[in-house]
Amino acid sequence: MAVSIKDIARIAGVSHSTVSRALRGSPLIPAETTRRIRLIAEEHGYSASAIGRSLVSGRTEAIGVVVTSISDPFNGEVVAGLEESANAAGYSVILATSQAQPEREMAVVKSFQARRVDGIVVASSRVGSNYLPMLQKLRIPVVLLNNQHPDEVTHSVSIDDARGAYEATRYLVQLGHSNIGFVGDKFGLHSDFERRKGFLEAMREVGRPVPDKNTVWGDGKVEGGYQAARQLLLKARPSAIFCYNDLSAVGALRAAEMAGLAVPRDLSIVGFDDIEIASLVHPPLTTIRQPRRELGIKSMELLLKLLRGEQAAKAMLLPGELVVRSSTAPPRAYQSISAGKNSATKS
Amino acid sequence: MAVSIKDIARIAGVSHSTVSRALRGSPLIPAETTRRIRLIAEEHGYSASAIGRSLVSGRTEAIGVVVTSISDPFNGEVVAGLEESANAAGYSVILATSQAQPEREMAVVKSFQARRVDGIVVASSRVGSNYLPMLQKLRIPVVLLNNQHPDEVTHSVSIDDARGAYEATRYLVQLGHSNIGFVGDKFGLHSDFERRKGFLEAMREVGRPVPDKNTVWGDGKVEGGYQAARQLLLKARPSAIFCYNDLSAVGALRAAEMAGLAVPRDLSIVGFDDIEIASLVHPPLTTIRQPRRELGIKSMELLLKLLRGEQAAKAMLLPGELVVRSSTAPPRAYQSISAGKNSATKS
DNA sequence: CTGAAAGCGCTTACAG
DNA sequence: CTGAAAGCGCTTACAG
Repeated sequence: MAVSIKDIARIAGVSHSTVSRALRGSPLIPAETTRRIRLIAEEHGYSASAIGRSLVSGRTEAIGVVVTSISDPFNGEVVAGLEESANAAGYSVILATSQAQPEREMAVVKSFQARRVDGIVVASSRVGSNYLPMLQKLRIPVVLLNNQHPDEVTHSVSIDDARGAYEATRYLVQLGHSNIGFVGDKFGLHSDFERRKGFLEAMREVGRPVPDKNTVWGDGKVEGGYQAARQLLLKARPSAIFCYNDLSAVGALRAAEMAGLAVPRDLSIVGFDDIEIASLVHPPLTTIRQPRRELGIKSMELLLKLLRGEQAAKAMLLPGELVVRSSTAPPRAYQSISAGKNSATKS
Repeated sequence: MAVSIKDIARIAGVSHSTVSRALRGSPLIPAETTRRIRLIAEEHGYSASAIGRSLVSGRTEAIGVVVTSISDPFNGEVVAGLEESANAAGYSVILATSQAQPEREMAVVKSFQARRVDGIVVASSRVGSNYLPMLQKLRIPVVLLNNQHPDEVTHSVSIDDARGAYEATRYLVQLGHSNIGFVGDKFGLHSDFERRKGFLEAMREVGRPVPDKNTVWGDGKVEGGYQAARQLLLKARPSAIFCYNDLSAVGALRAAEMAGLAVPRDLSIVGFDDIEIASLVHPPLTTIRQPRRELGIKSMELLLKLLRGEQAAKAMLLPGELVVRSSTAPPRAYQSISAGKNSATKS
């Protein structure tokens, strides 16, 4: 075992109480004694055990963080924000993965509980407030980040999905589009619902209720987006598609290519998230940027507030930002409409 | 504070020793008593404190993991592999960030030490074995992943940089290239050195020693790669460029575009890593794939072996894999050489 | 100023 | 089978 406070006490010829005080800088101990003890501790590579300290303080200075997957670059940025502000406040981050499985999420939270973390952040929770009663018994504050099972009980920080989708749709409408398709995410739960809501609302506002055949669901990944967009192109022939996320949008891009449609000339495509690849695909995607790092930072700050016993907002919604790139343009529809008129004239 | 073993003991009307035994499934306790105690514990939401247990066991079942940055997608995959195998073995991962700063890396390792983690993995270490003496005193096993300060003391798992670079270069040579440029990474330390070594070796083997003007350094990112490649194109006019990593290669791609060179017709470009964007840029990059997740898995497996007190290889080198996409082709050099001859004839 | 004592939540050898 | 005791590494109120 590592060198303990007792070892230092023996070497310094004092009691371990005195060592503890000296190391913590207690004003009770004269400067000279403190100096001497610290020197000895240093020499012997002493490092105070957080375990021992935790046992008496009742705090671990550790925060448990659950994400669905770490290899997902979206989460990488979120975790970076979480780690950054936890670290700045002197907390360590214990990171675990839920694989988007509610049971694993529960298991992970239980292990955090056993480790007596001071607080927990769950990103993209699939469980939501179901385990709250359990945690409330232990008084472990929890913050849900982009929660997929919203409620009014837990503290949460989320992207404003509905507003982002609304703005993306408004932008398409302003470009002149009216027949717009929606590629959702069948696993997207709450965020799928909210983004669709924002989309539908924007369309309703301009008197363009969306027919059923204009909404279709992928899986939030490229392949599912491709399949969904393909269907959409066959059935609804939209001049623009608003996609649940960038990965779906990349799939839609491929579907357009396969169908011989040029983006944005023949078809406009908008994504959501602004992950790295959004700006790297061809053409670069117009999308709604999620402030990923900020989501992490704000969540951790909220949690730290709770740990300090301060009052904090129950739910915090961060706005996304429309990033216009090259996958969107006015529709050719005008031309085909006028072409239509011409032919109407002719007939 | 949370409900403790004593609380359960009081409620069950037994000593806390008996509760501990029942909970741990000691054969000393009769089945009925065990059942009853467990039921009570369950009812009261009891969760054994890992802190208390650690204090007596001397183990925390926690592994400290240091990466330079979590938002870097390369590390995301590595951490995913680390977390996956740690978790499978019942260990938690404490994650921290070095920001590629040696001092921060040291600080992080010290905090891990204070937390008494059972082992440590440091990815892309900037410190290397310098803190080993300190850790050896504490007997905390350390595994360095893609270490940037190699030595023979520590256990390590790394990509075989030299071999990957060698193979990438051989591939270009086989395509017919002979004037090949190298875009290095001035911060790349060991891996820059090794990749350049593999590159030079492959060139030497085919009797094409590389003139100084053919090697130039970026910063491992897009911007630096762009600047470096621009210089290279001006001074050495190579028909192919082997880049330190994919980000540099993306920069080189831009430099080619700015110079009016078509890739791969006028210029072949090869990257290293195979991060996501490698396949998404235009044209998709030929590159050497690093088995990122596997680097994480192997590192953690090595560490777990050490924790079990088993013998393990000091240094493990994982091979990369050449992934041929569309940024490479035979050189036009043949043609320009003949063009050169023509003009020579003219003059 | 300093030490002995108690206690945080556990585990386990020891005694019965 | 079961409990009292000791101890893991700390902190801190208490007594001197």
